[in-house]
Amino acid sequence: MVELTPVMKKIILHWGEMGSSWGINRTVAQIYALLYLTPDPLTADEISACLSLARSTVSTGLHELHAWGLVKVEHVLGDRRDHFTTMNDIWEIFRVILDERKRREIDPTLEFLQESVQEMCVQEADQEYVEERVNDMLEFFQAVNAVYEHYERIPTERLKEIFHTGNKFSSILDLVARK
Amino acid sequence: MVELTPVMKKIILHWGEMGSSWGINRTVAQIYALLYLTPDPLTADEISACLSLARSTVSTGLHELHAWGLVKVEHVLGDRRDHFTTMNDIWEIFRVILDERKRREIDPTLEFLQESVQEMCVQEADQEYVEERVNDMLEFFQAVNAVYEHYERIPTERLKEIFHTGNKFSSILDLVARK
DNA sequence: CATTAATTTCGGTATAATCCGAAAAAACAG
DNA sequence: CTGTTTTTTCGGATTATACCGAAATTAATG
Repeated sequence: MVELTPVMKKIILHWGEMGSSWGINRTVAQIYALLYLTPDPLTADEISACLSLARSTVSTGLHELHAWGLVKVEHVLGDRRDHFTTMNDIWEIFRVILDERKRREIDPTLEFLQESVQEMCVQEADQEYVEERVNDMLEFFQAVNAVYEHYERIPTERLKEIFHTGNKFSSILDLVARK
Repeated sequence: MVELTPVMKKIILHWGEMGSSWGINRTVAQIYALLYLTPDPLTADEISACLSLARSTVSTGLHELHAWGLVKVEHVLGDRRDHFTTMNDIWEIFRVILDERKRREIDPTLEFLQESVQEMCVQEADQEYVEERVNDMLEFFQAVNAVYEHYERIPTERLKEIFHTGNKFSSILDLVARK
């Protein structure tokens, strides 16, 4: 049985709260936190006991995490239960979360705005002002999208390096920031 | 009375949906979208009629938007009602939203992780593994925080320039990305 | 194939968020 | 001060979401 230290408990709870504001449901986030903090793979039953969650809730949660690519299933010889682990590199984790958020929030809006602009061109019924505002929005989302696509190409290891070797990234941003 | 074109309706609805996934409630986001698309200031009653929302819901929504600094109140001579407008620069808008999200999601977590690390040093009860994971998290959030603070200092106008003048920002990121 | 273990599905309940509308409060005019 | 317009507050209804637990399904063992 897995015993949680007070710090672990606090982190799991905090992570749960944060999760909800990131669009991940509380229990899923808690399951994730537990796996993140535990070196050895856990079975669904262990998770269930540890977090006082219904067995079925854990099952659904693990399923969701799996779909996100955030957990791996492992097997132990002589044990037919599934054992779950997670990537323990937090940079990778947030890359996955960012990806998902982009897919759900940026991409559809970008598509939608493009359609809207098209539609306005055809119909002519809309005021000039609206057209301007919508074009602004489209431009903005395209910019965000472009930044994301560039960030996406930087390997995680490289990102870490950039931050650790002094403030290379910071100084580059400074350079850009200054006129 | 304000008449909504089909495109405007669609945008307001879409914006409402997006809003919820950004942690802004649907109606508040809709009110915002309406103001964004409308050149002239609107009264709460007009908004209420336009979006088929209860007058009180509009009042609360406007209050919230005001707290975020996203709407301005204007007055018309001989009319004692409040008239509401919004900044119409979408870059500024998202700066405000990002600020808020950071304040609610990054800052508390950063603080929490710092406390956790402290606590673990004192108690010694936690496993080495947990300590490592928490340190990783802290490091990551510090990095995110640093990036944000640098971005924050770049004036909006400068940001726009960077994107519009070719792909200056992109090429800088490319530079960083390459070994 | 039958039995047991493990997992998933699903309907219902609890909880929380959203929104409404009546009533109170505030602001203004005469 | 009284009556009218505008805004806000607040309790409750509605809706959506999260979670549980029983039952069904799937997988493995002998």
